[in-house]
Amino acid sequence: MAEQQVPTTQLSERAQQLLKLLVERYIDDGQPVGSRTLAKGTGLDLSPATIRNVMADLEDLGLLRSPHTSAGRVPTVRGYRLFVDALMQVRPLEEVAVQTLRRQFLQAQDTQMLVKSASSLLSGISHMAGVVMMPRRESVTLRQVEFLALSDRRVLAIVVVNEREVQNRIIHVARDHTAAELTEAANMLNALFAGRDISQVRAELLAQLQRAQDDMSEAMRRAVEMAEQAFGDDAEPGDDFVMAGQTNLMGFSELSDVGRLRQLFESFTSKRDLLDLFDQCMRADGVQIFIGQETGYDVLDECSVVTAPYSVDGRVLGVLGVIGPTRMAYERVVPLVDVTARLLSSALNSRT
Amino acid sequence: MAEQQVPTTQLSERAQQLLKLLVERYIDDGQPVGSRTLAKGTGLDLSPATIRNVMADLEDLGLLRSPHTSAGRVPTVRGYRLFVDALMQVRPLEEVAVQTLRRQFLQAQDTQMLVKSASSLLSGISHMAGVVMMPRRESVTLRQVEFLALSDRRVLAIVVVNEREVQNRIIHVARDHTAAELTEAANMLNALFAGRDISQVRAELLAQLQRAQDDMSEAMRRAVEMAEQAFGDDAEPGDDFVMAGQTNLMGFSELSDVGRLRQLFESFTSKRDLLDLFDQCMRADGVQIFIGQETGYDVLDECSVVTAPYSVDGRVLGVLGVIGPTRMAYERVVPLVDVTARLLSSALNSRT
DNA sequence: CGTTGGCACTCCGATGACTGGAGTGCCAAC
DNA sequence: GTTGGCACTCCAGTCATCGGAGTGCCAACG
Repeated sequence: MAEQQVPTTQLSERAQQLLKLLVERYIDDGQPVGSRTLAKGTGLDLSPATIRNVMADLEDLGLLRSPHTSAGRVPTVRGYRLFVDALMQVRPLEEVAVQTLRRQFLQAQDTQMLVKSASSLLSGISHMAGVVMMPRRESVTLRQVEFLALSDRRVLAIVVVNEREVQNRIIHVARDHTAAELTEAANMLNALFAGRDISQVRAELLAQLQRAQDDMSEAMRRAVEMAEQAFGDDAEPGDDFVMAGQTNLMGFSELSDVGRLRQLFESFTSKRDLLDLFDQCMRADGVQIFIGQETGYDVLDECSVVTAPYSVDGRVLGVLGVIGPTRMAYERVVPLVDVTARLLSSALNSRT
Repeated sequence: MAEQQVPTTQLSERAQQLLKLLVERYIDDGQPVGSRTLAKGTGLDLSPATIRNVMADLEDLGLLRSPHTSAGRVPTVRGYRLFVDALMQVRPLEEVAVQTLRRQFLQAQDTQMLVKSASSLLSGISHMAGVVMMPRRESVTLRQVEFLALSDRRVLAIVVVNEREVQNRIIHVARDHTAAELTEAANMLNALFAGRDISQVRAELLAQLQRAQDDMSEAMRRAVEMAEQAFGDDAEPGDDFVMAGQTNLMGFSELSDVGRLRQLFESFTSKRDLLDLFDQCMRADGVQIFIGQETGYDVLDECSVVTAPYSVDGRVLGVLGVIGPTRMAYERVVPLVDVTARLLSSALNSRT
């Protein structure tokens, strides 16, 4: 892992160009590339023999390898790495794709839909799998709370936060309350807490509860108790990212082994590995590429992940990306992920 | 399809018993069953030659077939059909599984969780894929509506229906309203419509809108207009069933072809075919089995689907089931699906 | 010194022959 | 009706063969 990097300066101009050509070629048709093939595809007028010498050098540097003695060469992880870092020239996303993205994002009604659109667009345009993390809401501002009596000592709590998000949960109370009592409790809480951050609210509630309960009114105590439940931890684990186009991955020959495929899909359903990986990307800004084992997760062997964070007001709220075989068209995926992240950011921005 | 059925009466006692043994054997280890193997496994003391004669008869009747000349025999769809209809003896679900089901259903907080539990339990216990349709809500009773002002001429409408379900949507209004105006509108609507069926409400709203608008107050007109949007069609297509354990299907050798697997998974994401199939099962009561092509959907070739409807107060609300390879242990899956449907029914019942 | 043609070598993958095993179908005998 | 026997079929695995593709190395050339 910690082997020395291969700076471009170590490589002759020609070696770089040949590596670039080889990677592009291999990405195109998935066959190991031989010296003859490469000799033809390049503008440089070189004989296969010369090319072979260069390729041998590149192999010594760990940028290429041959599957076996008499096959062509394929890029190693380091080869891909050098390619995406220094050689690849991204080509801008087709205008039509940009338009599609814009259009779909405009149509989305709420965050949920926006995220779904984003992931299915990522997968649709790239023909691979698209993933979008649900936006983290670091500041959750309480707007309003309402209580509604259900039967059996249960109360429906409706909590409105952040302009337009509604959470509702059922809480249990010691005895049935009248509608008036519930309204009163809600009014008290709204007066006290509306407009404030939910984590503050929680802290304050805890403090209230620990204080001697005698010096507050019956109604107040009731309200606090209900609020305690209503504002409880709202982490929704297992619903942390949205994925689309997994089935696209079944089309790739490098994933034709059903066992491997199964592991991959299981890691998608468990969501854990991917979330870990994506969390790491929150810090980096701009597109990030993980090639093969660079991801650090065995199940993602032979796969690459291209990610970009999206943000509102400069604060990163989440990460989106594309998952596909290592042999993917990076120069097209990178701008796709980049643009999608930007558009998603601005779509989230525009809605206050 | 419309060939004559094979009533059990056409078959000798012995032929039936042999068919049963063969199917069981084949389900067990997936290898075509030969006459010798079958001769040993049965209590009947018969020579392989005799068995061969019977098997030839069964093949003539279209209940068995040989993959090739010198392999054993495997059941055809009709063979399976006869097996599940007349020969199979279901063995009751293990008590431990029943307990697990009970426990999980008790823990579930809301319908959504209940359905998720059900599908993942189905898949977990059967080691195949579990599917549960979201319960149809035929009577949607309006309980309460609230409006909350957002910026930019948008209003958040919170609609509480059926005791504990909350829908919220954003509606657009001609001009910004004060909180008081919104509360007034909500109060009016609640007074008029609370406790009534949502489809009635919709119809009435339409009538109100078409009536000459002069004879109602400004406030009333506003309320009606907002309600019209708030109570709009609430079909949530694409979210109609919950599935778990798809990856289990990748373990079966009959689905080892990636292409087929892909089609299958794509039909899961599109949800259409399965929904069609499940809709058909709403009418039948009790467990229903579709074997191979009986499903009528090509993608489900080599697969069987075992379903059962679940209901509340005698009204069928949905269907659940298990999807797996044709070669599945029907005598264990059938009771599993049966019991799960019953337990889900009663779980839904118990929560008013 | 870099570049090139030539040549021996390696390895894969497809093809075909062969073989053992499993199972059938049929027939004659009980 | 049941059974043993026997010829036959077919699959699946093994092995040898062979052409193609590509390499590595070397000697020659500018």
